[in-house]
Amino acid sequence: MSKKNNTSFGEYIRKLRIDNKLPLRKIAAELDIDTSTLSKIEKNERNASEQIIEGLSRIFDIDKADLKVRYLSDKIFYQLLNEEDGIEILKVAEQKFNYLKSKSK
Amino acid sequence: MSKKNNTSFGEYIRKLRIDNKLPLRKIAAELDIDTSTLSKIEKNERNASEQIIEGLSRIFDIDKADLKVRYLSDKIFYQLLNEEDGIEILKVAEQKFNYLKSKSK
DNA sequence: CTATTTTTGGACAATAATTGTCAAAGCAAA
DNA sequence: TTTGCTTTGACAATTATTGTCCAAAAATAG
Repeated sequence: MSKKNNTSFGEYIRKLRIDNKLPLRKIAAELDIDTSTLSKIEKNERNASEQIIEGLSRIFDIDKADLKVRYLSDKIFYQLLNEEDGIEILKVAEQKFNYLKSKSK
Repeated sequence: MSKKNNTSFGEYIRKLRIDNKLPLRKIAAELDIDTSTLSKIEKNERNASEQIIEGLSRIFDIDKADLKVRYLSDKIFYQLLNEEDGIEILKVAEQKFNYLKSKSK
């Protein structure tokens, strides 16, 4: 297993922030958003916009694409959490991508 | 390859309807929705509610769970269509489900 | 302990997205 | 053309999301 994916997006960026000993206030200011909004993002109660993901990747010097994968996979996970066939739904969606790829070649 | 997943949800139910030689009007009436709404659903321009999926599965006598998988996988597919890392996002989401399963055991 | 700082949660209006509905227009067959 | 089917755009009503502020709770420092 390569990367930890057992933490939510919010938990992940909160850990980054805590590890760097920075208060919400500072990061929020950098991102030009309200402290409470960032608090909610860290608790997965609000969406993170493209801009915010961009900003976070800059602030913590992490790959933006990776962060986005984290964010979106998390979002989709929660979206399907209460569905009976979550995993199958994901697999079928993946098939659609693969079909698309095979076509476009 | 077991099932065709190269058609969208809309295309799928439209095909069902056409094959059964039924007009939108009739199905829409059965589902208690406007004809134009059903037309849009068939063109993937409107969401299908739980009720509608339920109704469609009844009308065409197909498994409701299957239809729902079709619908939701399609939705997620479109949601990620313009993302660079669509497939990886799906895989990470899947990992989250698997992690969840391993935990709950 | 008190004082200070950080974090949280609720409230709110503003904005955006979705829904249900209707009517007009397009299309195709007879 | 007339008829029936389908598509499209429009619209208000509803619902969801956003940005913002504030006060209270929680954590931390002194």
